[in-house]
Amino acid sequence: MNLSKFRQRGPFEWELPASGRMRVPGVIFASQALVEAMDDKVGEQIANVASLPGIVEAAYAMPDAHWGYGFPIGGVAAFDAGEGGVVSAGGVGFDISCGVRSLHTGLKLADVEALKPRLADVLYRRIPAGLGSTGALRLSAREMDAMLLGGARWAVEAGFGDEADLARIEESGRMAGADPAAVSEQAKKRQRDEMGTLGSGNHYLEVQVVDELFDIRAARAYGLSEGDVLATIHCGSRGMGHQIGTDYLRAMVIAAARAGIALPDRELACAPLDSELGRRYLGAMRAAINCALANRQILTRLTRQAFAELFPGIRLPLLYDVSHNTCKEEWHVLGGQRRRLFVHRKGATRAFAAGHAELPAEYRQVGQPVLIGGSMGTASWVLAGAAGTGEHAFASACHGAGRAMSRHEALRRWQGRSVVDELAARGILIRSPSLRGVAEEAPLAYKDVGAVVEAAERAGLAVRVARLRPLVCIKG
DNA sequence: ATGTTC
Repeated sequence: MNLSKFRQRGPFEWELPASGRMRVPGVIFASQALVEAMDDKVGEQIANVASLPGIVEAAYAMPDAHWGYGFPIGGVAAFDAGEGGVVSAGGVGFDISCGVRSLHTGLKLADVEALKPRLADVLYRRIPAGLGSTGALRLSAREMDAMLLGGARWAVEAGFGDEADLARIEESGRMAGADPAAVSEQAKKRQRDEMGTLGSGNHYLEVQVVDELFDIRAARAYGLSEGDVLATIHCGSRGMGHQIGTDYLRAMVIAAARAGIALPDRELACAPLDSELGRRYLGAMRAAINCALANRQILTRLTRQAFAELFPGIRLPLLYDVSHNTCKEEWHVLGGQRRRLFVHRKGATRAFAAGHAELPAEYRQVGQPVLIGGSMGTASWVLAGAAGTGEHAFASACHGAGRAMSRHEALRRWQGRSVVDELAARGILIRSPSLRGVAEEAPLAYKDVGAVVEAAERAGLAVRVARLRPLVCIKG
């Protein structure tokens, strides 16, 4: 990134002052090395987002940011409905409510080390993975609507988990305001057979060990000790989210023109929050959030069954479940005023600071668990919402390592087979239906996740709690 | 991310 137009606010904060059509500045939270390595398109995209009607404070990019559809991935932007604010399908992304859920296994490294190959095989057999994969469930129209309204709560009531799971999920497992009638028949049809499936791309199920603790107090609150084994699921709303994104993007291109919104980029298509289309999109997007929460709940059940094959009687309670592709209505204080905002987080994790009323009581003293999925074969991280430093970017943090190159470039550089073999030699077992997918997800196709989370911490977005090392990865 | 181009 050419930084000549940027002003450095602090060692980990870079401001692109408002100019031209920008209504607010753009701000990137990153180290100098990370921001210099970012594509110039990230700067162009935050400038474009900053020009949208009703945006407040700034258009933000997290340290893992990279070029995306309209909005950068790793982007955060909040809008005020009372000031003509908009909602944008491209600001949420196509994989609506893609997110990360971590489960405690109660096992230690020594318990699983010798069983790793069997664990990998059992998980791979039970977890449907890959493009177009289908699950054991076939939802009727009535069940589909109940799922879209109920999210993980619907899944728990259908036998896919325990009541206790719900307290460890954002929104207590059920996003309010979902409108199944705003979801097209096509979107429902695509999802009918896909509940309880991992999908493809960067989605995975990983068995991990807590390698090192960085914040003992928060680790204790989260129930983490060195040597603990976790199971982590990274996936989203499958075909449904993608179809909703496609449907509404098309409608928003027309609606934006009709509302007289000049779009700097067609991919920023949006609708006023205070409009019929804006309300319908929010209803459909919230239904897709519930779809993703239900999907991760069903995958949790499959994961528990797989572990129980090797460890009879085992329980896998939730650590937490975060969604990192959403638009959520939240209250934030701006210039001393409490305001109701619609916060788009696209490849960005909500990161409530300590004391937030929506956090489970046992986490309230240390802040929200922020689950960071690393790239395949590299570390993942648990962070805590910005305790002590105050919230930034509407209480948001990074979501992963962030791609450092395109899938195309990764395919040119690596072969899936050798990536699998090299990771196996390091004790990391990969199981995937797609060697091509594995090549696209090669560890070096991503930024250094350690540098990303360090920048997130030093920018004040979140605090590092624990680093996790992968043992087994079921790759979609 | 994605029935990888209705």
